[in-house]
Parts: sequence; structure tokens; C-alpha cells
Amino acid sequence: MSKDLPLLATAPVVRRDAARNREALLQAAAELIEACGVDDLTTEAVAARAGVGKGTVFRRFGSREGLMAALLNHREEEWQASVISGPPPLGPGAPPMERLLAFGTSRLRHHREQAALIEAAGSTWGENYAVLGFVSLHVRTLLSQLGVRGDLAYLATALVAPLGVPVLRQQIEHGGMSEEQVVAGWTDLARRVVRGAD
Amino acid sequence: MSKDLPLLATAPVVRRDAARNREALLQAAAELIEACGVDDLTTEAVAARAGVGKGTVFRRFGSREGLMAALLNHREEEWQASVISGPPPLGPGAPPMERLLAFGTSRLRHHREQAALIEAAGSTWGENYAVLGFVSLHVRTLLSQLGVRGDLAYLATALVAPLGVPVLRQQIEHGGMSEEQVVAGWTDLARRVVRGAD
DNA sequence: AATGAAAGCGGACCACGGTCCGTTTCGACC
DNA sequence: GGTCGAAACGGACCGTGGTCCGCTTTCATT
Repeated sequence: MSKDLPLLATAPVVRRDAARNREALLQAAAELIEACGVDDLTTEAVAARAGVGKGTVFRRFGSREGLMAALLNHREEEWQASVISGPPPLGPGAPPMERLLAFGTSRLRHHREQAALIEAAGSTWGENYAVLGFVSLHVRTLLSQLGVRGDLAYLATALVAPLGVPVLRQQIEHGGMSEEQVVAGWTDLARRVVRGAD
Repeated sequence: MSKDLPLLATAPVVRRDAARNREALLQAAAELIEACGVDDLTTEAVAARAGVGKGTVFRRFGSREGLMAALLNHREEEWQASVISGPPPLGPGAPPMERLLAFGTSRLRHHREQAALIEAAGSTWGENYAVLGFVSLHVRTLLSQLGVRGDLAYLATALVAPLGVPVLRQQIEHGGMSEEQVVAGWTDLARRVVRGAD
């Protein structure tokens, strides 16, 4: 047989040692975070625990932030799965408005739980296409189902923005709001947006 | 005369050399940013150009981010002044709704202009009490004047959140929106919030 | 199994943010 | 002007993120 055409169906072909090291690094990072917290995690320690050189960390993840983002991805996928195929009202099956409100609550909790990691991932996470895209597309879809008119792409991002980690921290840790108040506030916000302006 | 009572009217009494160095550092930083951009600015270079030791930078500003925040403060104060006492519709004198929309547009532009510095200031800026407080209080006041009912503190932060630098960058540089679209979107959002849910 | 080349690896090395502490400067009080 | 304590200074020093390049491993091909 002739060789595969180079430009089509390019198999990524990850080398086995590379894959092994990747997993080892992720696990080492998770364990070290468990032990000493995100802030005190050094790339050298991760590399040492995984039994590889420091260069490998950067080859695999690009940066410390990239490593954090990779750790987050796992949790994020679980969350996305519960939106796509989990039980209602977060998952499909409930009326759109209930799904939207469930989304807000769930996303808020998710952000609160992963706050340390999200902050450590910094812009690598914030610019993560897949995540941002999924979240705002989901909201956009729900708004559409609710018959909302206007620039749905904008409204979606505007609804997602107040669920960001820095905003939540400001509100809860600095502004003295309880998590329940924030949930209630966001619910109110969502209702106003859906009700529309005309 | 007896000594001032220690607990009342505590004069900060800034030493003259300290004040001079502070100014020299701010100017040096501004000049260097002009020359080589925010990202390539090193604290050592700033110190050298100001003719002081590196330790002084940290003594005065706490961190590199603190230095950035101090630079921002100047611009921020100008902006706040234009809200407090500038010409309408941003300043006082216009109807509340017009002021609110002018606020959104102006704040968005301000964030876009100062984006590099704001990102470089990082959490030092994000946690800046004075700034966040002023902005959300202003919006809250306008909402109140508009007769909006509900958790005004929450709604204010929710209106401010989509004007954050990362959100704007996502929308404009990644999502293909124009600045005009974003302004239009925010205006729509504000109208929906003000219209209310009941 | 042998071969060869591309991908991966490791750890010395570098740059920069941040700390520390002995020395210098300021300015309040006499 | 002299004295003195507090505040500020400077720059050597350290830790950590990130780079670089010569060596090793993998694996497709034969």
C-alpha cells in the first residue's frame, strides 16, 4: 500500500511515552494540589513527582497555566456532560426557562468549586475556546427557545459574565452577599433579560 | 504646643524623598511603557531609569501589579471626575437612563483603552475597592433613580460585569463583534434590566 | 532484527519578580 | 547646628517559570 496522503486524515499519532508522561504529570499535579494547595504548586515539584524533567511539563502543557487548564478540563467535561445528557432541569427535558435558571445555579456552583484552579489557569482558561463557546452557545440556544429577540450572542455572554470567578468573589467575599443572594440575583437578571425590552 | 493626639487627625507625613521617588518611578514606568509596551516592562528597568534601587519599587508599590495599578489610578480618577462633574449625559444633568447608557459606552471605551494596563495590574486592580465600589455605586444610584426594583446591588454588578476586559476581548477579538455591536448589545441589556421583571 | 529520522526528553541555564538587612537619609525636637 | 529614632534606600540574593540543545526513545519500514 502507498503511504497515507499527508494532508488528509492526519492521524495525530501520539507517542506512547508522551501519553504516559502526560498522564503521570496530570496525576502528580492533582496529588500535589491535594497535598499543598494550588498556590504552592511548582512545576519542578510536579515534574519530579512524575519522574520526568521539567522541560517535559512545558513541552506537554506549554506553561504552568496550561497544566492547570488541563486539570480543569476534566471537571469541565463532566459538567458539560451533565448539561448535554444529565437529568433535568439542568439536562434536556425541562422547559427552557427552568433549564436556564438551573444553568445559572449550576454554573455558579461549578465556578465556586473550581475557583482556585480557574484563577491559577488564568488567561489560558479564559481564552479557552471550547469552554466559552459551549457555555455561551448553550445559553444562546435556550434564549432562542424562549423566543427572546435581539442580539442573542451578546445577551448570552452578558448573562454568563456575572458568573465569572472574580465577580463572584467580589460579591461574596467582599460585598457580603450570600451565595443564595447571588443565585437569586442572577435568576432575577435572567428573567429580566428574557422578558425583553422591545 | 503639645504633641498631636496620636489617634486623631493622624498626619500621614510622607517623607520628601519617598514622595519624590514615587513620582520618579511612576514617570519612569510611563516612559518605558511608551517605549517598549507594558509586557516588556521590568521592575529593574523602571528602578534603573528612576535612579533608585529595585527594592524601592516594591516598598512603594508592593508589587509589579501594584505599580501598574498606580499608573491606572491616574486615568481612573480622570474618568471618575467626568462622571461626577463632567458634562452630560455622562456627568450629572441628563435623565438617568441617558446617563446609564452613556456610562456603559464610556466605561467600555475606557476599558478598551486601558486594557493592557488593566490586565497587567491583574487582581490588584480587580480587587481595587475604590474603583469597583465607585462604579457599581454609580450604577446602583442610577437604577434607583429609574425606579428599578429588586436587588439593586446585584443588578449593578451584573451590568458592570459584561464590561470587563476579558469579556470584551472575547467578544471583539474572538467572537467577531464590532465595538458598536457591543455597545448596542449592552444598551439592550440595560433597557431589559431597567424594564424589569415583576 | 536492523535502520533511520522524527518526536520526545532532561536538566543546566536564564530572566524576572520579590525579599532581606545593613546602611543612609530625613526631619522633629532640643 | 546637633542628636536621635524612624523611615527609606539599595542591591545582593533567592525561588520559580520558562527556554534551549545535545542525547535518547519510539516506531514505521524493510
